[in-house]
Amino acid sequence: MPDALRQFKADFFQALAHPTRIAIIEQLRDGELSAGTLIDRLKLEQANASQHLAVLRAKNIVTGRKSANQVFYSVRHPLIIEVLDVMRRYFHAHMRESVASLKALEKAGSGRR
Amino acid sequence: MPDALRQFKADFFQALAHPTRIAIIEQLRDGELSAGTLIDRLKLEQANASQHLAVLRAKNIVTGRKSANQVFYSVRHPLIIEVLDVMRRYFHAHMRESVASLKALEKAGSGRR
DNA sequence: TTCGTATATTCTGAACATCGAATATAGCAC
DNA sequence: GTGCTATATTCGATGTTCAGAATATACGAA
Repeated sequence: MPDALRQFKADFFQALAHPTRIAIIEQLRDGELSAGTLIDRLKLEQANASQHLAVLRAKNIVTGRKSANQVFYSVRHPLIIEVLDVMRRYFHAHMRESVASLKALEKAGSGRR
Repeated sequence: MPDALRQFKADFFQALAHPTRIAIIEQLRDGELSAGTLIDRLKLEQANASQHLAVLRAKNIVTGRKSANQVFYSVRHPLIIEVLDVMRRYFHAHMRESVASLKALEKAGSGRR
């Protein structure tokens, strides 16, 4: 794989590598929302929200549509939502694994005493 | 969504947010490889490779199987490969978009002169 | 035990990310 | 124009990530 492609992917992951930005994208899953609505729903500082939105904009993950003095944000491509969906499945699989190994530990512990 | 889940996702993305770590995972797509093989194929510094592998291990993205004095790494869950596959599709879609907007610019430019 | 190979860890300095506070800009109403 | 609301940007402090150098550990062979 060319290095540029790896860098592109890394940049994309970097842009998603923050709980607030993930929360923003999941809020936008069902359609556009104004910056103000995002701030209210996620209980963010105004400046902080704007910074995170700037990161998402810079990586073309999100676009802003200006209307009067509001800006309505939306996710630019459905595949971004799909990435998060796969992540959700991965999280569940990961949880199942963790629970399974905890149970195995319990069993080993009770057998040993 | 609970905050723990968002943090989990963010941590996962953070772990993938480096070109070298993406390269490592793509090398492991078809099965396990020793640390040394990864170092050779990706032309990495030994210490640097080990640090990146440590990051991937810490997030349970990769496991190491020790055999004699080598360590064979493999991706812990197929869904991780799937995330990268969706990313690849996203990348292609993104490229198409960029090419399209470049063409639009050219057209506008030639029309204007 | 000592040697050699494979891998991991620790340290240091540079680069980058994050936050909140303050400030700036843009658009509408008056 | 002034004032108000929504959003963006800049600044400074603090923390995190990175690469490479040096060092440490684990293992098998002799």
